[in-house]
Amino acid sequence: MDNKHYNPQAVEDKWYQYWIDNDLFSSIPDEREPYTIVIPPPNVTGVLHMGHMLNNTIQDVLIRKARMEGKNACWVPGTDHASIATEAKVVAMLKEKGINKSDISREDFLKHAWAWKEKYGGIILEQLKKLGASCDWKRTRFTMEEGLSNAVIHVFVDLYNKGLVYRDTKMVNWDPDGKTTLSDEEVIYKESNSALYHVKYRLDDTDEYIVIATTRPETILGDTAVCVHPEDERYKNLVGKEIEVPLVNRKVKIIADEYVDKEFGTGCLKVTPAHDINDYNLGKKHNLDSIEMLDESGRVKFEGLRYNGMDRFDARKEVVKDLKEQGLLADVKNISNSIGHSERTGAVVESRISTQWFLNMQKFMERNPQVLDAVMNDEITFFPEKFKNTYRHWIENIKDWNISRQLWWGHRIPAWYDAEGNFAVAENEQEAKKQYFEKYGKNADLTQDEDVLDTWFSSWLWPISVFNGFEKDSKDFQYYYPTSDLVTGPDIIFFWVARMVMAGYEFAGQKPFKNVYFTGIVRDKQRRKMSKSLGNSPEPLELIKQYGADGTRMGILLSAPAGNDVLFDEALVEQGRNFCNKIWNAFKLVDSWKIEDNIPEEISASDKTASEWFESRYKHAVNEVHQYFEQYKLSDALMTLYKLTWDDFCSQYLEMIKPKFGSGVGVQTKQKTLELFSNLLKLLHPFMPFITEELYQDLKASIGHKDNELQSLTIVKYPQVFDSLSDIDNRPLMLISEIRNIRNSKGIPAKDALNIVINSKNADIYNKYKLIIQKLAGIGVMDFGSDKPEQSMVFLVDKDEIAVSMEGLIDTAEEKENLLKEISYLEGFLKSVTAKLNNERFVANAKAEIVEKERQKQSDAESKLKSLKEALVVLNKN
RNA sequence: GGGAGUUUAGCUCAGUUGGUUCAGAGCAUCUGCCUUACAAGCAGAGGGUCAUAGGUUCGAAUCCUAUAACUCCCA
Repeated sequence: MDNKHYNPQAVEDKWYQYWIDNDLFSSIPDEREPYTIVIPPPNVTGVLHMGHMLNNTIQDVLIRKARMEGKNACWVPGTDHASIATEAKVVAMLKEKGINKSDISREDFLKHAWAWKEKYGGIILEQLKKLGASCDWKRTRFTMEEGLSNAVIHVFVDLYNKGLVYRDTKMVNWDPDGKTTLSDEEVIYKESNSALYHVKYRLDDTDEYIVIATTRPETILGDTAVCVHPEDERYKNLVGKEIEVPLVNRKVKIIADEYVDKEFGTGCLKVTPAHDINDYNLGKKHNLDSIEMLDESGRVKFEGLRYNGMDRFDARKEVVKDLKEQGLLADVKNISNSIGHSERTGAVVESRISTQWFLNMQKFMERNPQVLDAVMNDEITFFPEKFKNTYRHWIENIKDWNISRQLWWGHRIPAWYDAEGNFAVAENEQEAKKQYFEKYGKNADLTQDEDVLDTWFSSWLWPISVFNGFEKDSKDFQYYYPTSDLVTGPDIIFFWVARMVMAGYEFAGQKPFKNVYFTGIVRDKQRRKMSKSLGNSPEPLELIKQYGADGTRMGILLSAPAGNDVLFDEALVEQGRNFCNKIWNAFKLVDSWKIEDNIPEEISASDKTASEWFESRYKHAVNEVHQYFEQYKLSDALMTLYKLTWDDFCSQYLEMIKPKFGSGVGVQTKQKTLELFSNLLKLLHPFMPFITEELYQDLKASIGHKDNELQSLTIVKYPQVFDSLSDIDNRPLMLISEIRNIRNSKGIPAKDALNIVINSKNADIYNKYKLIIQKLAGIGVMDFGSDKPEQSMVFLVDKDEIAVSMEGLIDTAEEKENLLKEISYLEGFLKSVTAKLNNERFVANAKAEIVEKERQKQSDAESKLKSLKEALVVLNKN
């Protein structure tokens, strides 16, 4: 068995189970300050991808730190029912079994859907546990469970009664694959290369043609006008005349409208009011007919033509072919235009006229101006701040939200209709009947709306509904709401973040969260988005298996500076694994040290110096970490701890106190070292929960302070900010580093002792570190004084001269050259500083302390020059 | 087309209110080491006209203007 390397697999599951068994993640309201995060609920259809890894690692770091700081930390997990995605999955599953959705009833379909959800819906949450996510699993919620569903229905009825929800027929976005409407936010525009077809339309009763330009020739079948700009000299005289639409031989009018861009295409636009939003508006304005020629699947619907039943893209090819044959295709040009795609199915979105439910956003904002204000004045703080702009822009240009979807999986719209289309809106059928009677003065057979609500219409309530905020006197809601931090991707700032803020103010009277941390989007090294189709996304669970959860967490955090996209690189995960290994080995070393009774006083004192040195570094690091946390710069906080642990603790401190082979350490030294070690584990625990718990459990018994009573590192007090920091004199370490440098450049092995003479006004500091200097730099005799030994090399530490005796090893000519180089650099430096100080305008304008600094630089440079010149003299004597 | 942002070492990024002991970190690279915790390691080193061109200032990576390239959001 390999005992040189840390093996994460041996410890991770054990500790996760331990945390769960001891109920360390669950939260109930008490007198402590709450710290709350609600998870962005992943789709029930989802499996863990790198985006989830990033997002949930960040949440876990935040919640674990808060928990250790003694707050009542509550991280609510759950999943989202994801109407379109789930319904598509279930339809596909049924198809495999030979069942068509259209052949079964709604009830049967939902039975299948629920069965599917029960079987697969929890996978992603189980995967989060592998990552170490410290959610309160007892609070796991699902957007379609009873309580949350009631909230959605209640909210719909409430908004309807307030006049904010309404039903109307207008042009909406249509997903022909999902066969449902979409909100504007669900349409993703992509730039693509298209063809612009120039088609000849014959002027009525003549042999003349005018040429229109279109990217969608198949919609010619639905043309009800041709439109030109009123100022366009080319067509001015034709306005009002009739023209013949090709293929269908329909006679339509030529109209004029300033909407037309004279420069684009031929300056002549065909108008299809049923299938394009701009044409729709033109149609309304000019009272045009509207001919629907595509069905809900995007197939041509036109009796009597051979295109009937053809898919829109096939029909386009055929139409073009026919136009060509009839000599009506004047030209084809390549252009680039942006085409809307369904966010869920990827299908090219159609514009379609239909009757849907909408939320009047303008009215909503008028009622709740805080939705914008709170973000703009940082009552809700965005990290990074730049998303405030994006947010404002959206709010200020907001359009009504289409909230109905032609699906079965979701919250069914609580509206009941009679045969004529009269309807009543209520939380249940009975109530609806009552309302219907009040409204229309009669009873009738009512049937419920077939459609469901947009999934986001339930997600926007998430921070309220997971705490039963729509129920009376919910203790949880009163205690946990508003939540503390929300961690999510900027891609759902409108879908979700903005709408949660809206719901927060409308239904809870206050904001849903205090801080929003937008993570970057996870990309590969070439900046491509990670996606299944590209195959460029690593399998998260594989990474965990290979590098350990701690290593994986560290890797993904290191690659995620706040607000930037995450360029994921497996090398960083490797770095994380290596770091775990370093920590594990450091523990192995310390643990192996035997206690020895008769430690010489000199060594004890030196060990104390070492721990003082490290503690100074430690305190600085702790304060830095807290600062980084405040700015949500988690990768910087982690890097600070990485360096503190690796460089300061392992490379310096442990080497300082490491006993000679075969010897032990004093009891104080060991105790102190374990204490320092445990502090590192505390600091690191939010980032790397597993290895830190493992080692903490091992060493807590030896520490002998009050943390001892605590069962788990997850609830040990996190190191807090130090009020006062003192800087430690770093000259001894600089000296060590210089000596090592000399050894390296001269090829002097560590075991060959070197003797040095130090010329300093502060001999004390070097004496204090004498043993450490001797050990780490391999120094034999360390003397003080201004006499330099023969054949010595001289360097400066700050202003102190250090002479290293180098008998037989020195290359005088080379040393001379080095000294001269340094002297000439310093002289140049001194010259520029002096010039600055001689500049009257500088002395007059600059702040006093800046001028003083320059004076200091001047005198330092002078004194250094003096030393170096003396060293040169000594060298010349050799 | 409108808006926002970015441009600093080979890569990914820090650089707070302008002050040359601030041009920095991690990784990568190079050199020398299997030194009894760790080669998943140790000790060192090299590497940048801070996108370009102007301007403000005693002083600019930092402020202003223009240009270029890239990214994102919106239509």
